[in-house]
Amino acid sequence: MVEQLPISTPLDLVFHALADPTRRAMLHALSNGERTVGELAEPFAMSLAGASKHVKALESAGLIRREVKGRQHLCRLDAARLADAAQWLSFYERFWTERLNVLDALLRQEDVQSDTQGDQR
Amino acid sequence: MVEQLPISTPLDLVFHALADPTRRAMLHALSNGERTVGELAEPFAMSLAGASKHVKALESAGLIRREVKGRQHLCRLDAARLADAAQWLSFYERFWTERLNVLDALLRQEDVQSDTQGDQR
DNA sequence: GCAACACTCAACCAATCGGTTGACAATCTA
DNA sequence: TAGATTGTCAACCGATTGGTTGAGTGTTGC
Repeated sequence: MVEQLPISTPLDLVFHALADPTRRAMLHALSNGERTVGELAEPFAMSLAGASKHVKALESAGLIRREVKGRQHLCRLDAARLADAAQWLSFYERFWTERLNVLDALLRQEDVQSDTQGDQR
Repeated sequence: MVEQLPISTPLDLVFHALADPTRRAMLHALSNGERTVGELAEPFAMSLAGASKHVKALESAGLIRREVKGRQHLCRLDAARLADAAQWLSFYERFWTERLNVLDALLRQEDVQSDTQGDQR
């Protein structure tokens, strides 16, 4: 059977948006409150139009919302899609906690061995 | 001040790898145990070489490890980088729980109002 | 030994990405 | 009203992506 994948899911857009360090930095800036497009662009060695494209990518991924206020566009974080991404990742949580548990168990076992028999290696 | 971003971080590679539904499906397959490249490729309407490229992308993002066993390449999940991505996302957790808390508070307030005064709208 | 198998690699292709510049639209302010 | 400010849009560019095919490399089993 051949798996039929959808053309482009919201999760595709979210992860793709997060794959760019400029956009991740913009999200981080927005974690401190609303910012205009100009303010979001300012830290980067990039034209305003270039930064505007990144903002648009974040917006169409649903990661930010924009409110046009006069000639300024005020952007604010919308974390719902981030929550979706986190939920997708949480499915795999058992795989890394599992590893940590194994490591923990090994360390404990070593402790017991050194307590009762000393380190024999 | 102009922000200086690194050329390509591990997080870039991880999020980029996760942005493709084929690769996410491959990871899901690997959550059920080791798979060969051929087994990973089988569900998709795609050449083996094409699927092999996806496996390579997952590998260079550090999401899977490969053990060459004769003519087969056995792949298994490596969740450490996924944990990194989850940790990056967890910074924003307060933004979605915050919203849920506000919603929760609003609902509780409505409950109290209907209890003490009836629904006045 | 040889054919089938499992897979990678290189070359190619169209589409997308991340960036630019220049023109434009809307808004604010002097 | 004129000019500065804020931002988008369209066109363009080179690099990358996701896919293909064809050839090549080991490995396995008859």
